[in-house]
Order: sequence, then C-alpha cells, then structure tokens
Amino acid sequence: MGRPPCCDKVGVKKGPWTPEEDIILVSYIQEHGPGNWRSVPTNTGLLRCSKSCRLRWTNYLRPGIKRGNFTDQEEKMIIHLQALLGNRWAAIASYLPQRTDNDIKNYWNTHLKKKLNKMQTNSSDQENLENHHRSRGSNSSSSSETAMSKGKWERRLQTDIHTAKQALCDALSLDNKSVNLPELSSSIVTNPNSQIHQQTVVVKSVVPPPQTSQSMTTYASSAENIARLLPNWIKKSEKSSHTSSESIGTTQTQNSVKEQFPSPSSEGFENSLQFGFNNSNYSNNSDVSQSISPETTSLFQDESKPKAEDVQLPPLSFLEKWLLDDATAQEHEDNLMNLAFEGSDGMF
DNA sequence: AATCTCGCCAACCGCCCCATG
DNA sequence: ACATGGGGCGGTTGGCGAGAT
Repeated sequence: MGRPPCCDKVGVKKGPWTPEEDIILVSYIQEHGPGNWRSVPTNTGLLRCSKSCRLRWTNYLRPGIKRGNFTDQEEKMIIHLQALLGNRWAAIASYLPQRTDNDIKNYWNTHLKKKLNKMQTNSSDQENLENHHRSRGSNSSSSSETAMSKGKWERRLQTDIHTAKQALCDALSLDNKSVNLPELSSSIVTNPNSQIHQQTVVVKSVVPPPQTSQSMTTYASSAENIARLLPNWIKKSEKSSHTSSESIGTTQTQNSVKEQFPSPSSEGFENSLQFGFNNSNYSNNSDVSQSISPETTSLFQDESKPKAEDVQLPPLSFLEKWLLDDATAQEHEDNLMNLAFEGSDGMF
C-alpha cells in the first residue's frame, strides 16, 4: 500500500508560480517563518501542495540566493565536491550557501557533466593513441596488455584517491579565499567531531558576508527577492492588468527585473515596499539563530541548508582524519598529483 | 518568415528518513 | 516496536527561449 500523496491531486495547481502566488507565500513566511509547510496552503489559500510551496521557497524565494552564472571557483568547488560526495546535491549546496541544490544539480547536468565527458573523451582518445603506438612497437601479447591495463587500473585507482584528496584540499583552500566554505576548514582544524551547532557558529564568525564587490552585488535579501519580483509584476499588471492571472515564466521575470534593478540594494524600491522584512520573523528559538547576526540569520537559519551539513559530517570527519594522517605523505606525492590534475586544470 | 532542434531550468514525482504518537 | 505523516532529497520532465536551418 503506497503512501497517499502529500495533498489532494484534485484542485491543486501545478506549473509555474505566478508573482501573486509568490507574494502570498512570501508574506505568509514573513509572518510565520518557514516550516510547517503542510499548513501553508490552507492558511494562505494557495492552491498548491505543501511540497510545492517549500520548493518554491527554498529554490527561488529564499533569502540569500545567488542566481546567474557560476564563477570558476564555484564550478571547481562543485566538481571537486561532486567527486567527493557524489550526487548529494544538498550536501554540496551546503558549501555554496548562496546556491540551491536544484541550481547546482541543474548546472551539473547541463554544463559540468558535458564538460567532464568531453575532457574524458579527449584524454581517452589520447590514451588509445598511445596504446596503439605501444602495441605496434613491442608486438605486445595479450598478457602484457593485461599487465599494462592492470598497472593502468592501479594507477587510475591511485589517481582517483589522490583526486579526491586534492579535491578536499582545493575546496578548503578555495574557501579561504572567497567562497563560503569556512565552516569546513575551521571545523577541521579546531573541531574534529564537529556538530552542526558548532559548525554554524563558525559560519557566523567567518561568513560575515560578502567580501568582494561581486558578492555584494549578488547578495539578495529576502526583501530584495520580492523586490525583484514586484516591479515586473507591477509592470505586467500595468501592461495587462486584465490578464493578471496568466502564468508567466518566473525566470524571465527575474531576469528582466534584474536588468531593471541591477543593484542588489534596490533600496529605494525595497523601502517603498510594504514587505519590509523583519528578520526577527525568521528567528526561532534555537541558540544558534540567536547568536547569529541578522544578515547571517536571514541566510542560514530556519531553512534546510544546515541540515544538509549534518548529513555530510561523517564523511568529512573521515576525510579530515584521512587528510591529516596523510598530510606528510601527500607532499611526496604532489608531483604525481600534478600529473593527474593537469588534465582537469586545462579545463579551466 | 517559418519551422525545427537543442539547451536550460523551474517544478514535479517518488522514495527515503526521521520525528512523533 | 510499530504505524503514520511531514519534510528532505535526487532524478526526471515539460515548457520556454534561442539559435540553426
């Protein structure tokens, strides 16, 4: 006997969200905070299932979401973290707090996978070529081929291990520069058995947001998310107030609004909104949230992200031990590592 | 100009985990 | 210990826009 759907299929709206729905949802969450999704449709009158509301919030309306092109560093981090964690997008996303797991997943599927495939094809082509030359030159028997392939397999295995290690190292070092990975590096150094609470506290102390002008321009407050939304909604309404119920593509909505309001601060507009977000509305009674600055709070608290960190803790503590134990040995292997990484470096 | 193809991405689906009674 | 339900996660899909023909 399967589980019943999370909500009645009858009368539940599907498809793209309209700005009106977004506003209803956001203002509800503003008032009550995210969570208890099941009650959202009933309390707001939205004809959406609770899951849909949650997804809409976490993937689009949630404060602090960065949209648009991925930077090289983000790309590298994703590749490395994917090598480490596999397709655990939520875990990967927890190291890129401004990106949603859905975004990362999409980016991986549409861009990075192809990129890596291409890379792999190129390298295997080259390998085949080399093998061809070798076999011609040495009149190779099947046994020698087997021996060679075994050696190659071992090398590859070793390379994979090195790659994973290097990925973690790279991720850590990347983070120190500009990406929000401090919780990992800090916890590794100071807190081998880090718990989520401790990690989050570290986040608080290091993350204080955006270091670069770029990240300043991409930081989005919750109000700004709505600010992005509203102008177009208004514009749209002006254009076709009679067709206000039409479902419009939100991607286009946001893009066009972004062009209209390139500055993240759109403060004038925000101020003119009646959606003045009070971050305290997002506060729950957790210690962590109370100790975090408002900006950080708006970014991390009460949402799914921290839980994702929880998920990845075991592998990280394992990896950290691995790293630390092997730190010295690694030095001697760096040359080998570099060889293994030359291929991937060329990609960037 | 019209049609076709492809890529992107928001959203959905179904499974799983975990909290609660 | 078990059943149930809510929420989270990853895979997949469908619609739309852009570029190619």
